[in-house]
Formats: sequence, structure tokens, C-alpha cells
Amino acid sequence: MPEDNNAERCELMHVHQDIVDRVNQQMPEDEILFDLAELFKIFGDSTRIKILYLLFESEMCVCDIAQLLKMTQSAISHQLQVLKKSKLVKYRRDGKTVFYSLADGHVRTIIDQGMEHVAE
Amino acid sequence: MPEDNNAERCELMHVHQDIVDRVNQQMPEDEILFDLAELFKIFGDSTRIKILYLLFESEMCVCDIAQLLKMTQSAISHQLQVLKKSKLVKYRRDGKTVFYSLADGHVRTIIDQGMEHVAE
DNA sequence: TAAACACATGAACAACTATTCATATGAAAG
DNA sequence: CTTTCATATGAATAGTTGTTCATGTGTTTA
Repeated sequence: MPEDNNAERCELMHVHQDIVDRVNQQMPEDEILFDLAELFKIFGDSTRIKILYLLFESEMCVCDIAQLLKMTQSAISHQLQVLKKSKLVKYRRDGKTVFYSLADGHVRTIIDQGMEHVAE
Repeated sequence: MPEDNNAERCELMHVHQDIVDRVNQQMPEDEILFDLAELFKIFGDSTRIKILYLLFESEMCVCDIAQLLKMTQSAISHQLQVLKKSKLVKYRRDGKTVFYSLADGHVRTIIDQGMEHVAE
């Protein structure tokens, strides 16, 4: 006759205490892990991935990106703001047009590593 | 007096034709870029990031992960299925318990690269 | 066989997000 | 100053997603 149905335990722990200790030491702080997930979230959209790939080749203005990706200027601009907030791209203004470019070398490294996993 | 308000052009193109050609050549196929975004989407959730970090230390069963992260068994199991489908983790059964572990070395490399960007 | 345990899974709901539409800003040209 | 062009942005909407709850599956033990 079961007394409670609290499923929050599996015979104490299957792993040993030393592993739990190692985990608790090596685990980065929650805030760092949150930021890390936020970063990957930026790469988790194919429109943004395409924009970054374009910027691998050359700096570009919003309208060029929109044309190359066959999307509206508004959609691209919104995504560029997202990329800007995450410090993945930077921009410079030249008259009426704004040129965007990669902010960081890490961007390329991260995408290349992901590619290696995908292309298997 | 404006004749049309079609915003789908910016004086042909600001970039030059050679850049457009380079882009079209170097750009991977849409399907690849989609898969790449899907991969990063997996890393774009702090629960999954935490699970992967735990598995850096040791293989673990579902209940242990749930306890360490103070989350329900169901939530962890759902996320492990996501990680399994993406081939980021593998599992082995030992009696009643199922042990999960990292499937690939790329996982660690990708996360480490992301960390470098975040920890600045 | 029946009960208990570890895990998986379907449905439902809330939270988030990418795009569209309409409009605003800012710079250059007339 | 007014118009035009390039870009930015707020609101709205449709689609996606993470967690919970309830329940199902598979394994071990009594």
C-alpha cells in the first residue's frame, strides 16, 4: 500500500558523492549558463545564421541583405537589432546607408564548429 | 508625387557584383543552414546547457540530473529526448536506470567556444 | 502475479519569438 | 523646406517551445 507518491528521489543517488562534489565545483554559475544559452539562442535562427554567413564575405547594408535573402527590409532590420544587442555585429553609417559587419572572430569559430557537427 | 511605394530596391545594389557572386558561391545550401540553426537551437536553452555541463563530468541517470538541477524527472526526460534526437547525447540501460552521456566531442568544443565569447 | 521503481510520453498551457504591417527617424537631394 | 531614400521600430499575429500533469512502458523485487 503506497504511502506517498512523491517521485522526487531515486534511492538517494545512483552516482557517488565525489561526482556530485566535482559537478558542484566545476559547474559555472547559473547566470553564466543563462547568458551562454542566450548566446546560442541567437544562432538558433536560420535567418540570423544566413545574415552572419553573408557578413563573412563583406560588410553589407540592410537592403543588400534583404535582397540577397529575398526577405523584407523590416524583417532583416529587426534581426540586425538582435545581433547588435548581442554584440555579434557592429555597424557604421555612411550617408543614408548603414553598413553592418561582424563584431568578433568568435562568431566565425562558433559557426564553423557547429558546421562540423552538422556536416557528418 | 510618389508613384509607387514598393520598398524592395535600393538603387539596384550598393555592393558590387563580385561580392554578390562570392556570396552565392560560398553560401551553403539552405537545408544545411537550416540544420545548423536547429543545432544551435538545442544549445539555446539553459536547462539543456546545464544537462550537458553535468555530462561533462560523468554519465548520469535521469533522476540524478533532476536532483542536481532541482527539476522534475519529467522535464529532464523531455529535454534528454531532445538532446537524443539531435545526437548530442547517447544512453545505455542498466536494469531500471538509464545512463546518459555525451555522444560527441564537438559538444564540448562548441560550448567552450560560446563560453569564451560570454566570459569577456 | 503484483507492487514498486525509473523513465518515457502525450496533451495542455503559458511564455516567447519571427515576421508583417504601418509608421517614424534621419540623411541627402532638389 | 519638401521629397525621397535607407533604415528603425512599435504593435499585432501566428507559430514555436519548455514545463507540468497525468499516465504509460519496461524492469526488478517481493
